[in-house]
Amino acid sequence: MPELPEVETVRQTLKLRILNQTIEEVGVRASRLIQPLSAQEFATILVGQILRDIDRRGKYLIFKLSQNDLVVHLRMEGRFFIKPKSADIDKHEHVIFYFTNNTTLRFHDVRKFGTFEIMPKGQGTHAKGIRKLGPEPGDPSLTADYLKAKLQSSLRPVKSLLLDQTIIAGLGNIYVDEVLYEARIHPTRPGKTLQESDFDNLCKISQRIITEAVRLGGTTIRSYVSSLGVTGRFQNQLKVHTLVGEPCQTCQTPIVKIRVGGRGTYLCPTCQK
DNA sequence: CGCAGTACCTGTAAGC
DNA sequence: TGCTTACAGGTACTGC
Repeated sequence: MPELPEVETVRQTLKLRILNQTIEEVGVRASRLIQPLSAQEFATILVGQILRDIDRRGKYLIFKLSQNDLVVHLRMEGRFFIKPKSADIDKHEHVIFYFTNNTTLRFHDVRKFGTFEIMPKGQGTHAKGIRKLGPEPGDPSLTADYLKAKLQSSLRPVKSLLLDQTIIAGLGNIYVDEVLYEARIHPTRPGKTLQESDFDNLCKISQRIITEAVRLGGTTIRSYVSSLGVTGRFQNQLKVHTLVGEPCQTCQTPIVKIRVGGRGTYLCPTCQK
């Protein structure tokens, strides 16, 4: 489920519910999510710690504990649920934090792609995946000049470049399609074919779309089970993603679906050149 | 170094 | 109805 707006929504929702809770026990039912630590090592470090805050960088959540930073990535399908301790454990709930107030935080992930990494206190932003992230939409350092420097010599499709988290952090498959539609840029165009005005547009449009998506609680598609904080409303704002065959809102041309860099990609073949 | 392809894992929907 | 295949909101690794 998670691109920046969905992860931000999860962060905000969790903060309202579990801040200042003390971890009494940790259950790990799929150790691949926490490797290279063992379940025992992972639990031993975390038990007794208090959740003081939750930060976010790109698509990563950083749980600020009393003695450590716990860095979590939801990958494709990771979700958090808060349930009473007595609730049955779902087969896809792979990591469970038991708090002293009889509630639990449960990480649910059908595909087991999610990751948990324990870092020294205050060092969450130095975790492996995080330290290489580029600026997020809206970050003052994400300027037209910055994008130009990163994209103008590349032969890669602009969609792949915008999905590259080391260039821009936070965009994923849905929002990149939406940004390129608004910018009227064809996703397969090599970075080096973009013009001055394209770089400027991509900065402004990515900021606008991400801000609006955060405001609406993110996008919920294909998720019939509503999960904590991620039953968003931005799906109603989508212009191309998932809308194959629907008329383009600008020119009525049917939206088409192609594959770019292995990812399903939606666009208007008339508006996007 | 840059890049394309593959791997990771499971469930669902579409195609035969 | 079954079986097979393609695909899913992401990233890391391999090998050219």
